[in-house]
Amino acid sequence: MNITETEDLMRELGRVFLMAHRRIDRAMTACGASLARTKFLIYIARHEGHAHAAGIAELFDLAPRTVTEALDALERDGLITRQADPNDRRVKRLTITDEGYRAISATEPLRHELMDDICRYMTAEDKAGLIEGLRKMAAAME
Amino acid sequence: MNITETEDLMRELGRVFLMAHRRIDRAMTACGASLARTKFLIYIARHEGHAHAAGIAELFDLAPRTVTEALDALERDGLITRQADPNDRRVKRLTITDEGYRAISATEPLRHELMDDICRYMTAEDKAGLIEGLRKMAAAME
DNA sequence: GCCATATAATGAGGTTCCTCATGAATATAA
DNA sequence: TTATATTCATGAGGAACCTCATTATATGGC
Repeated sequence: MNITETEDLMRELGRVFLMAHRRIDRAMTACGASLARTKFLIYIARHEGHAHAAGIAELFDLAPRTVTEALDALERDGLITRQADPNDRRVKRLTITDEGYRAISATEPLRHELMDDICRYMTAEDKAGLIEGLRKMAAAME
Repeated sequence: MNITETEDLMRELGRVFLMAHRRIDRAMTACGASLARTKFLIYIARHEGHAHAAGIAELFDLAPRTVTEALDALERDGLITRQADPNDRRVKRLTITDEGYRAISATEPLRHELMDDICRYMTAEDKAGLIEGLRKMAAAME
């Protein structure tokens, strides 16, 4: 029935996402920076000099409070620094440290390797089909 | 290129899962019991009389500690009770209370409604294809 | 029967997310 | 120009996950 299929799909979606996320996150954490931290670092590196918390919250669809907290941890561990923005005294500018760059370069290749491994049984058409299906689900939620 | 497609797929998978999960979880929480709590309750209801923490950890692939903590919260809120098992004094038997049943019946229909809504643009073939693709990913991780 | 090993639950402590409330600074409108 | 609204970051507190260590109990090999 339709109901069962929907339920199977949702269950499978959760199961696969969680498996993949845990696998990648564990390996990366053991190697310098978790998935969550790495995505922040990459953003800050790309926006060199004018990255700020609100932009991260917006892009990754996170609550502002979540971002503040994650940045606290990154700053504590010496991967980023925060400075006051002279143009707008509400915002704090984020910059990545050498240690932060090291964390990115240590974990980036690993991340791709693991993603490729997870997708190793899939053809290009499989992937394209999957992406299309996922986009239909996303469309229903926007 | 292949690399980009893999990366797109993984990104889309995470985005869609998180969107769906948050949407369903928020609605259910507002209505009596979160997604995480409901799945525990359903398990306990189905295994009436001989549900225990290790079984939950096994089925949902969670760390035992996570289960203990979730059960603490369910017990605190009066949705379940824990009793010593006379046959094996290591285990605690779980039973669901009337309040627990109420939480399930309040949130179950809502959950299905939301899942159907999220899948509303997808045909049965779309869903089957998606499930198949997800299973290929799961297979690569087992 | 006794001991090594396995299993059940939990203590301690950490991460990544959330909501709701607050303080400070800026932008807008009357 | 003063009042109002918006935006930025964060305090307070909580949920759902994790690892590693610990205690109590069972169990299988000798």
